[in-house]
Amino acid sequence: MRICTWNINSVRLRAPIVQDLMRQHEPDIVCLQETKTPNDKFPHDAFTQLGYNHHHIDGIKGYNGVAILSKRPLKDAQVYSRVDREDGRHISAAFTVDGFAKPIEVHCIYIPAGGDEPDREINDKFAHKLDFVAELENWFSANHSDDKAMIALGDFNIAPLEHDVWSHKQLLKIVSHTPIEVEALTKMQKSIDWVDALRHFIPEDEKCYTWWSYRNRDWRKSNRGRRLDHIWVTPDLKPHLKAQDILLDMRDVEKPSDHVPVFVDFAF
DNA sequence: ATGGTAGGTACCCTA
Repeated sequence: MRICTWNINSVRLRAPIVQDLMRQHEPDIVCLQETKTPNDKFPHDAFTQLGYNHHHIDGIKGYNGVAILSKRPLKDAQVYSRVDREDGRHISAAFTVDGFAKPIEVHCIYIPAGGDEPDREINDKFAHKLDFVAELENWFSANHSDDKAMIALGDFNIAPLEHDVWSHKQLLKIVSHTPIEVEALTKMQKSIDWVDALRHFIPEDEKCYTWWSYRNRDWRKSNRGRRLDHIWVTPDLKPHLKAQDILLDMRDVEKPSDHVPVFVDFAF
C-alpha cells in the first residue's frame, strides 16, 4: 500500500505532472494540498482516466484546497472547519486493506503558513496557525480510538527538527522553524504518539527537505530547503512501515511546484 | 538589510 502527499500549488495547472506521478509510481492514494480550485472546476477526469476513481475534495476559489484521490474505495468522507473557517484545509476519509483488521482513516491537512512575523500579538496569520495546530491536537486526542488506525499527512508548514532546515541557526526566527511553532507541533505529535514516518527511515542527524523556495536561482545548488511536508501514522501502523521516498526530481520539471511529492509504503 | 518567484484573481492577495 503506497500513499503520497504533495502540495501541488494549483491542481488545474499541474494535473499533467500528477498524472505522470500516478503512472510512474502507482500510489494507491494521492493527497494534494493547495489545489486552488473550486469543487465544480476540479479536473476529475484527469485522475479517473488512470484508475483513481474515488475522489474526496474540498476546494475554494483561488487559494488553499485539499484533495484525496484513491484507487481504493473511500468511506466516511469528512470535511472539517478549523478555527471557525471553511477554507479547505482539512479533510479525511477511510479505507481498508487486506491483512489489516481495522479501517485506516487518512487526514489530508494544509496547516496555515502563518505570515512573516512570528508573534501572535501583531500577526493574525501566525495566531491562526498556532490556533489551527492546537485545535488539531485537541481533535485527534478526542477522536482517536483502538477501532481505527490513522494517517495524518500534508503540508504542515513547520519543519520541527534541526536537520529539517538548511540552517537551524539562521531559521530560528523564520516562520516555519520558530521554537513556538515547533513546540506546538511536537506537543500535537506527542499527544497520541504519532510516528513521523519519514524520520522512521531517515536518521534525525541527516538533512531532509521537501520544499525549496521559488526565490532561489538554483534550488539544487543552494539547497536551502525545509521539511514542511509530513506523513504521520498511529503506532498500530508502525510495524507495517516499509519504505519512504521523496521525489526530488519533481522539483526540476517544467513549471514545478515548490514542494516535492513524499511517499510512504506499507506492507500488510 | 533586502529582495528575490509563483499562482490566481481582478488591479492585490497568499505563499
